[in-house]
Amino acid sequence: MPEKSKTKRRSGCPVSSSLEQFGDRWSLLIIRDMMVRGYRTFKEFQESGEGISSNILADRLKTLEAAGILMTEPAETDGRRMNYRLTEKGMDLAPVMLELLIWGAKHETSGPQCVLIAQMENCRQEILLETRRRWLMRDSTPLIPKFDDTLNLQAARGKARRKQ
Amino acid sequence: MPEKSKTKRRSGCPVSSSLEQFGDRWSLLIIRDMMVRGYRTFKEFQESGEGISSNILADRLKTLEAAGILMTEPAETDGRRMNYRLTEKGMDLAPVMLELLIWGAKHETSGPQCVLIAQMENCRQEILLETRRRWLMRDSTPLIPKFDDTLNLQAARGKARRKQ
DNA sequence: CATATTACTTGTATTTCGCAAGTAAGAAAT
DNA sequence: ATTTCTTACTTGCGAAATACAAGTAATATG
Repeated sequence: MPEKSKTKRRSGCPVSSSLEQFGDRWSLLIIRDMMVRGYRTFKEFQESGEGISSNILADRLKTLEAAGILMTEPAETDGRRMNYRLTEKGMDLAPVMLELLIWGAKHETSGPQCVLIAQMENCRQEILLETRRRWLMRDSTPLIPKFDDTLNLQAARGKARRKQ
Repeated sequence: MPEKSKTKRRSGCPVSSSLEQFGDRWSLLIIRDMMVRGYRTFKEFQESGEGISSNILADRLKTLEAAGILMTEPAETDGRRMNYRLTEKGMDLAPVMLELLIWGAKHETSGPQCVLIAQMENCRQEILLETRRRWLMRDSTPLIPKFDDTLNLQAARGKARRKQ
């Protein structure tokens, strides 16, 4: 099992300490799954299409929990199931995630979604508000589904407006 | 030397493809050094206080160049020296970097700078404009110096206003 | 010309990762 | 009630990436 050695690298810079908490190849993908796809269980993360192995997934979930970015709660409907949920601190990563999404969509032409996502640049606030609303209400409808599916931003906007 | 195997993980998601390009422990720190500290040479990156080893640094610089995020130009003043410079694509990471900085400053109380950086939240556009200005003019004055030094945002704002 | 500096490369030990398989606890099916 | 399935992991091992130390080639400096 990978220990939490991590070869201390505290430079004191906020960017550096941010990256110490989620700056590996998997953490941000897990956070994306929770934030924009509404995933909550181990199995969903495993099947998210990125191909993370179960030992690494388990380790990252533990690390992110220790960092206070997510928390666990056993599902009341099913005793085996654990629900993972972002904390406030984790949700504060929404702007980072959105900018990553926008950058990726702008510089990769990997699919029709990218055009749509690029348009997100013009409604950042709206999207962030909607993301937060879903988190608060434990609404796990994906904002952006797995892939190739359609964005449901139209629905999102409707809901957000109604809420305000 | 580490080959560019990277175990292909193309999920098609823009976040995922973004992370494939700079989602390791070092790349974003190098980009930070270029973007906000004005570093341009191998040696400066090496001495940035994070403790990156030279083989990894060389590899990351090569990878980031291959990804079109930065470019190299031999310094005309000194034949040994290589200057690394962000491309447009690399500069487009400025919003990501800024959000990372804001998040880190908000959730780590690692120094007096954090208070100041947290205030950046209120002038995102201004900072992004100033960062871009410096890039365009090849002005390598650090926006945020190494650490413990003072922010020079006041100066930055002055210049930005004058420029407009 | 001797020494220093810069940008690397090379070699090796250590760490982390990916993959396959296994396990424990709870749920569902017969 | 007992077998089977599902979920969330853990274990072991080979492969890959990383850190650390040292070395090198091309300039530059004294």
